[in-house]
Amino acid sequence: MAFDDPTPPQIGHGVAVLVELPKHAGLNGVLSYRTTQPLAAGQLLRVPLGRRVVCGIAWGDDASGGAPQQGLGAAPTASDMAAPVLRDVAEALDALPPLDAAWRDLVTFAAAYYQRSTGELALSVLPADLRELDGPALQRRLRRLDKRLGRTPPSAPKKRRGKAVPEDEVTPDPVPPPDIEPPALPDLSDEQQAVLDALAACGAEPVLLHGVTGSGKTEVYLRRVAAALEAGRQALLLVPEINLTPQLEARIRARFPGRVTVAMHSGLGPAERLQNWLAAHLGWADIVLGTRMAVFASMPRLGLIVVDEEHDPSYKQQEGARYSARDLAVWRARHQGVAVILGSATPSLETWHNALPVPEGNGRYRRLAMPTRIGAGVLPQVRLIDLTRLKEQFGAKQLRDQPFAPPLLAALRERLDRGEQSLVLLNRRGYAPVLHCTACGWKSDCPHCSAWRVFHKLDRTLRCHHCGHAERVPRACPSCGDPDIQPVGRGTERLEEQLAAALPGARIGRIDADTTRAKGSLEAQLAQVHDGDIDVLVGTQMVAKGHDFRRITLVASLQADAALFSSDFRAPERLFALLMQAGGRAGRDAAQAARSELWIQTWHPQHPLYAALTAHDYPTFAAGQLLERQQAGLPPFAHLALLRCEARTQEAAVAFLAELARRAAELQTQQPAWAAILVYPPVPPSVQRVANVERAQMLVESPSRPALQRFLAAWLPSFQDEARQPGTRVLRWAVDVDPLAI
DNA sequence: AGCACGCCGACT
DNA sequence: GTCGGCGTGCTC
Repeated sequence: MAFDDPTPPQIGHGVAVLVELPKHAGLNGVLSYRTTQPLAAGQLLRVPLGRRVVCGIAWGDDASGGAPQQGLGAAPTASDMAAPVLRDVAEALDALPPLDAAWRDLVTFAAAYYQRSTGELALSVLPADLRELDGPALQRRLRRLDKRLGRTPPSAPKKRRGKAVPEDEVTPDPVPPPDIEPPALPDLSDEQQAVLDALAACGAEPVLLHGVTGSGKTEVYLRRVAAALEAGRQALLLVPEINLTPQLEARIRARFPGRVTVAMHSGLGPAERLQNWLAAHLGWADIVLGTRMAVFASMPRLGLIVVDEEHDPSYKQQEGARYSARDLAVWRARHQGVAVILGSATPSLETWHNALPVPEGNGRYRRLAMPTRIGAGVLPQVRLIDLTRLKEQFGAKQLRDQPFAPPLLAALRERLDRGEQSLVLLNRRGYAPVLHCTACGWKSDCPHCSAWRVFHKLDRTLRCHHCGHAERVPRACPSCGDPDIQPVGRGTERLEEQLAAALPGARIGRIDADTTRAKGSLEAQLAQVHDGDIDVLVGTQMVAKGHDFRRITLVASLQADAALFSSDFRAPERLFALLMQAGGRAGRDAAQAARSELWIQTWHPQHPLYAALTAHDYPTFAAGQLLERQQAGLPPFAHLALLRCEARTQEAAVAFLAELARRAAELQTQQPAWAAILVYPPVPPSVQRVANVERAQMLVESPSRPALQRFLAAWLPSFQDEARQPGTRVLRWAVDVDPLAI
């Protein structure tokens, strides 16, 4: 510290400790404590904080030489001179090895990149139970884990509790190779073999594995996992959704008997979550399979990261620290010098751009392609139905009452007659998105949000999908009393009803967020489909992901067009991925592949997206999109950050962001390197009010990622307490770096 | 973020 | 007379 005030000499020495404090506490979550024994960086601790004792992480020696660290920019005051004495570390959880340097670097980077405090981020990615345990409780959990994994015979004394070792010399013992008969391996296609040869040769360079649905990407992953395990390393596999982990987990366990595989996702209970985390951290787990949170798993022997379906938006955390697990996976792999495979049939444009060679792309990743479906399966034939012609032919009313083109209906009937299954996609749940009074024009708006309440016919409710507000459907218009209130538009419930009317005798099923609310009900309903109890399945996009429906030979998408003209610049990319993925559901049985079809009803059949889809030509689609992005100054050619603000009034939210913008302009005049950064005026988001909270947002765009990073780091911290000043009626504000949607 | 302290309304 | 609303303020 700059003042040479005589701090009273202290026994022991200071240690910097990470605690769970948010950034607006002004301390980046680092506090100083006193300790009598040296503590390795990464060591888990219990430390007193206010009236509580909380979990902390030793973060190196105290840089300030024992004096408490002050908040950023805090002026020296009399209380500085008083130099409060540091409090003692309550306990070191030394039954656990410290979190290693690679892990600490990862959370340090992630916190800085996504503009959160290091303490908040580091602690929030540890299992909740771990943050609450003291030494004895931890010992009990460790014994339970020992028993579960059969690591030690019950009678044998443990010999793992070493004295604190200098942490970077900690090298956990690889698990002895399993002495269990390995299962027979499936034969590899030439394509798979070629990709595996290339992967074996390309070391730690990030790889995009661009493989169509059914080309056998998973087998490639498993071979690389096997290679990592044989080298004594751990493998980390990321998947987008919890739904997809049980299938893959079973396949991995069968493939690697004797190896330890653990799952990490939000569906696990707190106890199991801790056990699995401990198993990974101690190096006992060989394979970690999880959703985005698993990118932060502590893995001392990490040797491979796989990000399956890397384009999937679920990899972006949408609250708190808004990190991209895919991007962090690439950073982590690069930082640790391990291989990372990003797999997708429809890569994100960012990844695709990184994988294209210069000059089309930037050549940062190696691109490996698997364009062929295994077992001679061909991709489904794409059929476009021109709704404009249909309307001319049949009239608007007919179209509304029975929303299937006659040829599509005939195709559905044909499947029915042959005992095959069909999947109809509609990305809107409920019966109708809005109710409308024909007499006075009233619509079913939500009293708390700027959105319509959706009509759910089955439980006779009007429900707001934003705030959850639900009411019984009124018999008459609440505004004028007229009994003639009509559903407008169509959701999955209505589609189910219309299909039942159009296909008498067909067994119609529906899967969406409403039918799968109960735990395990998705699995049960999928099983029904697999067992052939359903002829036509209606669903939202949740059914398009990852599930194999071997007997489905027709997939239809009824209302895809919205994405073509959406203000969300990623909408076309998502639509293309969804339709490719949905089409991939069909015809995975070679015998049926020949007659499997993907039907799309559209008002714009000439749109280039559909042309590329018809040709199953992702590269052409991507090239077109990249050109548009470049012309519009959008990612991956520009880098974005989105500032969001919530307040009681729209004026307050906008005023707060405007003040931020004013300070940004000041900063930009001081620093020429930031002149190219654009700070757009604050605007309301598409849904401006949710649960009576007004929201505003402001876009920041920069041609250079490092410049954006430095700019945000200089700009935002000066605002940490702006929102708390009296008169600023701001509830919350936050920045979203690399937002998915603007 | 927690979790305090701190001043003003309807209950045992 | 207390329980409890959430408005400021601090945490080494």
